[in-house]
Amino acid sequence: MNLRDIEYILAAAEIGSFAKAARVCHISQPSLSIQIKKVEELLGCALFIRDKKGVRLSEFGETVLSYFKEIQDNVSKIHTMAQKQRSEPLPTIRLGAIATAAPYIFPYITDIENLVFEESTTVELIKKLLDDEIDAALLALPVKVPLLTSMSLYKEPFYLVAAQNNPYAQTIDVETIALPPECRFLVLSEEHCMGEQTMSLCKLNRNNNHKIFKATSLETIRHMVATSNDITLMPALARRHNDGLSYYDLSPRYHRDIGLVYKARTRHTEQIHNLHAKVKTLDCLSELKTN
Amino acid sequence: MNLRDIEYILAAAEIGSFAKAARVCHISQPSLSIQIKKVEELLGCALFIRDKKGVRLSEFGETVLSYFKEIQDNVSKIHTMAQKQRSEPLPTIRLGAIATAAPYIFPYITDIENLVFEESTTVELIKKLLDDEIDAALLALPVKVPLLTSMSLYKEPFYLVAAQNNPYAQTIDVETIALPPECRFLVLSEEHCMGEQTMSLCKLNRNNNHKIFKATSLETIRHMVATSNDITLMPALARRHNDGLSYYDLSPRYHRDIGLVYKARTRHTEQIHNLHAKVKTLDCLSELKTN
DNA sequence: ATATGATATAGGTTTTATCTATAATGAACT
DNA sequence: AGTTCATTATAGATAAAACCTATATCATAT
Repeated sequence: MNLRDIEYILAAAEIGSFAKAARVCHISQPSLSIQIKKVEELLGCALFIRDKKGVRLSEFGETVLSYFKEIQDNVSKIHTMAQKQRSEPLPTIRLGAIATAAPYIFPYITDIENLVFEESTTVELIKKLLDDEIDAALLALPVKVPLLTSMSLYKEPFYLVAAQNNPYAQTIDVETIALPPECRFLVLSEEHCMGEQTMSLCKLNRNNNHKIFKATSLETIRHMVATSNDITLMPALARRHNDGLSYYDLSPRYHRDIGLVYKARTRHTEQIHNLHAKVKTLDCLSELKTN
Repeated sequence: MNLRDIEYILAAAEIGSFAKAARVCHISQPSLSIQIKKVEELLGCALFIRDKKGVRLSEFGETVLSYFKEIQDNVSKIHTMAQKQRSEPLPTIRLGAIATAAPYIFPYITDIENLVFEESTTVELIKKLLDDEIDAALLALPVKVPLLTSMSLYKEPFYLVAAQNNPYAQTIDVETIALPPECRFLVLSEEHCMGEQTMSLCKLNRNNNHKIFKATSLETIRHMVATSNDITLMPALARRHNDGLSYYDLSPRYHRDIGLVYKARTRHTEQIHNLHAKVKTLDCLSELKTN
């Protein structure tokens, strides 16, 4: 039985004529007659009493009419809700990201409607998530904060980066990252998680004695590395081709997991899931897939 | 949108998997997926959020789920009512008829289920209708009795009937029905409406002086006419072919209207209408159609 | 008689639903 | 890391349903 059949039945019941009801329903009279007959055969009971001068509901038809009406009511309710949903503009999603991820992701998702961007530090972003000042954030996982949920996006290798003409580059052991004294280890300031991670990595490798220079932007560091014998660590997405720098892949030993973090009970779950799916399938991440 | 689609949606919503829901609905997974997608396209809103490990309702899907459920509830109510209706045996219809109609109609409708017959006089039948001892009756119209309704069935010509070898037959004027004294006018006793009608016809034609013989059965009269010089009046359906009698058609001047009479507010309207339609299309009445 | 308006039927066409086979992806398990 | 098993999506072909036009039948009104 089709919902359209119910329209036919209700029209015929109200009008008392198959021919006129067919006109109202914009179909031919035989079509309407046949469809109604099929419903009657399905039910095994006649809904209408046919007469050469018209039709009227049978006793059974009278008793089930209200059910048909209620079905139609619910159908129109569904359509009304759908229309409302369609016409309602998507709420704006405020997406934050750490500085070492934002420039490599944001440019590729500017086509998503009602999405605004914000770049900040992990600490700040988590605070804003909790204060409902942003709806989601691209952060390095894990983020173990009550009320916050995360979905992993990609596993990003770290590269050791040096100028191609850096004479010490070939001597660096990528396991220990033991640097000759002529090299400084340029890292981001510690408010950036990337800087923090790098610092802990240095400590882990007992490179405390390295000369360390703290910058606030990967791009600054990139330029400094290119024009010196200094080295740095960069996430994979920061890699440029033909930029005079050498990249040594430290993965899988050294990497970070970037994920989408959001408040568990947000009203925007659906949009955030869409965003997650969208980011996850970005071309620029095709090499960094995680399960 | 098909009602089956709603089953698909509800199954998928409950189970959380298109593949499993398809199995439950006895269709293939692609069919279910496509049907649901079509509903979503129709509504312009996604009902489900697809995931590689299954599906779940979208926010919109959640809000309209109850409407879909209510539709399905009403559908099953309709089916329940239909089943009840089907399994309920048709109530018995008690059909009466006057003696001059019963033998020509009853034999052709014995195939109707739950129909019982009764032959009596007009007065008796009307009394039984009013007392709910019968549900409908074949009577000569008009029947103007409060509470009773009638539907015409056929217009039945009267024939003047004489033996083929009756020497006076050719001399009878069918307008005046003036009989030679050698002929008697055989009529049914007056409790039969046919007898009554015939008697009034005689009076109308000032044939009071005719010799009149009252019988209680048309068949008795038929035989008496065949073996005498007497004549009689018969309704068209009583005519036999090759029975040695001559029939002179008195219509349209003399005829009777037979109809189906029943109590206006009976519970059996539908069955009585069916009966009416059935009788009206009997082959033996094909020459006697009325509008 | 004739025309009008009603439902039913028949035959052919178009639209819709369905199936099978396959792709693409993620999760779980060696 | 590869394999298997689960999932949904897609494509092409087939089956089923809906629909239309033309026509039949009947009742009614002119």
